[in-house]
Amino acid sequence: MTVTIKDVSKDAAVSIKTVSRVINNEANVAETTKEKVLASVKKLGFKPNKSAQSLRSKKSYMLALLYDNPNKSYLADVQSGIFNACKSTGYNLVIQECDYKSNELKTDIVKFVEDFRIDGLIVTPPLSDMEDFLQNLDNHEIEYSVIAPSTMNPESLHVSSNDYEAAYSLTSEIIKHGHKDIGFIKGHPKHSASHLRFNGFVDAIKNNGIDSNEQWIKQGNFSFKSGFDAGVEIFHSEKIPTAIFASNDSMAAGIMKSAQMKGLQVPNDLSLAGFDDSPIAHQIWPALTTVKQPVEKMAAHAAKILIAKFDGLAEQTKSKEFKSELIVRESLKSL
Amino acid sequence: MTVTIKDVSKDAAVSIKTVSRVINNEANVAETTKEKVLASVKKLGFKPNKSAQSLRSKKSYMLALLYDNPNKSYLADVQSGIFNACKSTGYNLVIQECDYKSNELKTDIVKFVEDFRIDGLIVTPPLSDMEDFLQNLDNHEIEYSVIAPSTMNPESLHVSSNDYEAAYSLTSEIIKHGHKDIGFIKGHPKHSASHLRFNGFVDAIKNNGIDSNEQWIKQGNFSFKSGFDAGVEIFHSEKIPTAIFASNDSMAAGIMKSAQMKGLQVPNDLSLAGFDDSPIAHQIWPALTTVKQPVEKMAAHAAKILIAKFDGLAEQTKSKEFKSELIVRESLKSL
DNA sequence: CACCCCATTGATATCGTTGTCAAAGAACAT
DNA sequence: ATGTTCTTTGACAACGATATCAATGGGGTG
Repeated sequence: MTVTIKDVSKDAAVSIKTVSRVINNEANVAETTKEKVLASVKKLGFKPNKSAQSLRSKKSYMLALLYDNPNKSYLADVQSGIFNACKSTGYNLVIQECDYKSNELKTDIVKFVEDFRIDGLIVTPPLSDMEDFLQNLDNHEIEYSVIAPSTMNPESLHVSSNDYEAAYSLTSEIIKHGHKDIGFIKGHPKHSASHLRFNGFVDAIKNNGIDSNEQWIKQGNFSFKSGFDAGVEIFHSEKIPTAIFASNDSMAAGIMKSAQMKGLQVPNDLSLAGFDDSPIAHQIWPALTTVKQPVEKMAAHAAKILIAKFDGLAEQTKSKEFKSELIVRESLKSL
Repeated sequence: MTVTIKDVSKDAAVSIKTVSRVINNEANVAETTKEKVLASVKKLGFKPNKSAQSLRSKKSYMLALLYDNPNKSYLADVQSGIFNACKSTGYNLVIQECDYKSNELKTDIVKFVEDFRIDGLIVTPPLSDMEDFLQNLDNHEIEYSVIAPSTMNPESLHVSSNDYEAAYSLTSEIIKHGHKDIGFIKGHPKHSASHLRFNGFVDAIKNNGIDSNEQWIKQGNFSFKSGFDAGVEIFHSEKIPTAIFASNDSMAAGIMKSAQMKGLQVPNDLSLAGFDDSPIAHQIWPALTTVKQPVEKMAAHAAKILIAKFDGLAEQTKSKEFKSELIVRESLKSL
């Protein structure tokens, strides 16, 4: 029933090897032959059998996404990007949830890759920030592409975003609105993005001649609750800031809750900014001023460069930094 | 390097076919032989090569998840459930985004299944509610398992939740809090869950001798904006309800925004309830009273019964209804 | 013209499983 | 003892691609 390479070879009156050459874009096939074969492929609706290709070529055509991140919206975006990138290439994606704190993580993942014959990994934060983990992959000659790593090893494939600049410009925006008393909630300390965003904030207020108040700088972990707790603490201070910049939207939402419980109105009594533009950012009121990263595009690119490497097209697609977009909404008000 | 069935057959001193029989749990293998083979499998760490199995047996060991649902949290939960169910069975999952409004959907999906040699589909709302779509799958002898279908065809595999009962009991809970003026926001009309929830609501207020006010019953589509718009309309009425039950959390959040913009305090001036227990439900303030469905478990079960059918174990795992859980939070207050 | 080289093509082996079918032996009935 | 049936086992083909390596032929060189 299904069309095989044999049928195509008969129809095009060439050997199966030649058909194979054409569909794999190998060199040294005469232009006329190539056209003849492609015509037959189209005419018969031939699709190479993945299992047979995989068996013979010892590639699984499977990528795996490693993640340990409770943010479902982020995960969904990453997946969506990878799937889109895979669609045209014939690769598939498996999702592997990890525990970055586990001692066996390194060996578990190596075993996973070997058991399932995974061709390559796409590694997301915070795993992307664990250098010994990545080093271990190198040692086992496992291919991978990293999303938002802490150190940009020029050897390894990665995509990054301009967290520092985005945090800098968001902070500048807050300052432009007349704020001088600005709080900051740090993200999860194991995520490099946390430090980049904090550094962007610190540099922006410094360069604008503003003093930072240690009391208004709290450690969070990207969770709603950590934002809420930080808010409670801050609002206990004698003097409270006129604006707070939280390292992500969930924490900003947490702050908003603690503010509202304290009777503070956002943005009249307190301006607020988040990061990520997750769904919550516009589903709360007032909607959050935030930064939108092109997560889907980044993930797609991470997949593309990995696949390009398998296909020996490494030169075409390289590691890349993506630009984020500032989104100003009602939660930020001029003083 | 890798261990093959041949290595095992040598080690166990039997033919490769016998090893194959053992790893596939076929009948008519002597108990002693079986043990011998299993010992060798374990000793050598043999894992059957999926590509070879797939090539020879003409199964792809791939399931596909069909969805057309903007709710990322729902999608993430469904996926997570399916992945967990697949993990132990050797099946893999591909995700396929669909457009339920497309005219070519039916043929596109059949083509997709054939091109990728997908073994079976897991169909989510609203696709699960399109009977002609499912009928078309039947016609093409494509296997599938349906999550929350509108009509429970006893022939086909499905998992469902008790939307009607849950909506009934949530409404009863609102009434118990002393509310008599209750609004309702309907969900997307193409989702059967919308009607089930609405019917549960209607029956609950009827059985409690409460009149419904048509002005407070609005059509939404599960989106934040549709909830917001419905809220704006309702709050334009001469008399406004003391409580509103929205068919999902996003719309409830939309209502909350419109209420707050109107100067109405939740829950003092207005009680609010949602449905789904999505992340937003507890990330806004006040947190939403809602209903939590065991989405992940449902999806896992949908995958399990599908795989069981492939393996001829259809009797073991059957279609099933799951119970939802009422979660009462601050957005609901006694009058 | 003879030679070599390189681009192009094909015959056949091979990947690691499962399917087919037949053989061997045990168990049972006659 | 013989025939019949059933259980258990194995030899070998087959799945549909890619890899190897040799054959072919056109073009350039001396």
